[in-house]
Amino acid sequence: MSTATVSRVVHEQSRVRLSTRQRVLEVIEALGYVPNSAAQSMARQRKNVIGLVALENRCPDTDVEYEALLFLEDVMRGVESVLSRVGWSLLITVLRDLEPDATFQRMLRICGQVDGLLIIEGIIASSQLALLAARLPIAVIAGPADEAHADVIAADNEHGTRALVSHLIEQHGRNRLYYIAGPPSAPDARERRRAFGGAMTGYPAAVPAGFFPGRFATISGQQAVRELLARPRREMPDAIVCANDQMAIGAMRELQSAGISVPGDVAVTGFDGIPVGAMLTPALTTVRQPIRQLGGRAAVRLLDRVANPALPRMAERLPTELVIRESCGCRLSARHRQAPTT
Amino acid sequence: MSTATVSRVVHEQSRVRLSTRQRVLEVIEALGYVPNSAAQSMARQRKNVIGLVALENRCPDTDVEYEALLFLEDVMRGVESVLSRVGWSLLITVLRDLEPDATFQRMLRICGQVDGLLIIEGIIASSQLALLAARLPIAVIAGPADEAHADVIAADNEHGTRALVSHLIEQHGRNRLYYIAGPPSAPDARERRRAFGGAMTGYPAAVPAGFFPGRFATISGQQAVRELLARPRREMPDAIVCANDQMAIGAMRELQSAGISVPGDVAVTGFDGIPVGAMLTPALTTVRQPIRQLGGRAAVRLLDRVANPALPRMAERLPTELVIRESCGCRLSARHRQAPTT
DNA sequence: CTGTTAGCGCCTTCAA
DNA sequence: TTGAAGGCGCTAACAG
Repeated sequence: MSTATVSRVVHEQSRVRLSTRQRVLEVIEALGYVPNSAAQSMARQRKNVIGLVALENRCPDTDVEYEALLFLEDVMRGVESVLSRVGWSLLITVLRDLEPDATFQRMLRICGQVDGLLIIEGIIASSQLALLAARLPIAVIAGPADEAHADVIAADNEHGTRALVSHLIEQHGRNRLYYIAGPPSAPDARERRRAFGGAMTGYPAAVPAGFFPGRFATISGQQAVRELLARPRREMPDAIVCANDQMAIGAMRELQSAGISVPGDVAVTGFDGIPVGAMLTPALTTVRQPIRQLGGRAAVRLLDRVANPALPRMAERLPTELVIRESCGCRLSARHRQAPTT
Repeated sequence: MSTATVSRVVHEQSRVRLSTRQRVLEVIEALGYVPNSAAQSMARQRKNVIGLVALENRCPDTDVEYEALLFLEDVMRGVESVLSRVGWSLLITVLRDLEPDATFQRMLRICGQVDGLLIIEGIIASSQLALLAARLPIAVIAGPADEAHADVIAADNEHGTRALVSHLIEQHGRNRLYYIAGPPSAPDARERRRAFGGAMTGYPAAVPAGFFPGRFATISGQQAVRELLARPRREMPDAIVCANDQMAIGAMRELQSAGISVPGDVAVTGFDGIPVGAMLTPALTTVRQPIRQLGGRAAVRLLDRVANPALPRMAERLPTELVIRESCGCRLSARHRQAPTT
């Protein structure tokens, strides 16, 4: 019995006599044979593995930050569910060292282990990305839409932010909006901030009441509010729009412990739609982005490109959704509170 | 220049003239050479990859369950940080189909791709585990301590549960304790339930007020409370101990929306120490288990065993910690509420 | 239908 | 200190 025949049986090819196939299967079972994936990869010149690279989000002044936690896992599940359908595997890397050079070396090494690379956020500079992209297909999740060297799958930050601002101004008559931004290094954060500015220009009666350079961490929200509290009372905004839910949570806590009512005195809104938002008091009004689908679509796109590297570059936007709860000033029914929108 | 020399340079071996090494490095840089990991694996007979297998936790009557989410990601980070230190990679698989046979086939295939396997919870039967363990080193995270065929790394459920029960009874004088259990398929759930029973026997004055067969999901907590509310009022317990935080959250919500005060009328406690617990009103008293360290220790142990398969089987317990907040009846200072224990 | 054969890219002896 | 050569386990092309 030749190895070629076994290979044919394993790969369900049809050109094998039924009785032969039967016999091979039996022996495989008896011996507990499992193909060596390294040898397969080598022979087929394809590893059937996709890499996912994320950033460890440590904040110097807090503990591990849980916002990044949720994002990565959800993305990962989206990716994994697509890959497992076609029998591909997922290789995870969490980058910790922030020296750009070490990071790049690390990613280079990963390139030798996978057929395609998924990158969360703009971890590396576009020029370095180009170098990697020359080697294998790459898709960036939550990256900048103008990335020239890779496919980009991102949420519609613009639309979500605008819907939120409109809601605060039109439904609740708020007109002094303060913005707590995310780190400029995150494309998402930049987009949301720009969208906030753009939305405000559509309402001459409302004025931006300043902004705080946050870092997507809970503590950023707290710091922003502390700074606000130190200013003259008349400068206090009547709404605080945050670039993500984590910071909104921090801001809300800090306001409440200073005796300021949310949303009575100040409305607070987030962005992301993390589950805990629904459990807060008041429940957080936010913009939900479809994190898992982000991962899923990115995986689909990447697989397409692995199959056909000549595909034109593409930037895909997934819709976001305004999730109105209580922290904007709306009131939820008791029924609603009981089974919160998740 | 022979490939052997290049190989020596890449692997930092010393038997290369400095000038030669220099030249090789330059060419590598210029060509952007990256070693093919499949070929390396094949030649060295080692892949330098560890697999992590987890269960997708879908509940039929809810949406995706977020409790499992957090657990997986945290474990994963613990594992990844250990692996990356030694240059190994992490292959993630999330099992979705629950037919035991398909699951086993899937795991068999993974065995061909990795040097060692990390399994979260008792996903597969011990007999099947034995088959896999004969092929490669395996460690089970949060598995049963008596698993004969693999190393087990788990939290000290016993101690944590006992501390909790003692606190409720001794500090708060509660004496009708109701238990909401996790699924018997989870070793963790079984241990916690057994520990609850054991702890109660130490307090003859306190009585178990019944239990509910939950499934670690938020909805389980809600269902348990609904059932409780349907019973005569005098049967109501004065404390509800839950096998995890998710169910405690569900229970607390349901109690509150029925107008029952927590912890005034009924105390509620959880287990896990997920971050959201600190943000609830009242903040959740719980037992924290060191999830990330669970992953880290499991990875260390697995690497050890890969290096030396003859190592004796080991069951390691990581300490849990009672986190006293408000839902047990204790009161936190305002200061404390502001910067919650995370 | 089935067997034979020639690599896939790298590492590791062994020889020079 | 370097080069040459064999082989890791599998697949694919070709021959029978």
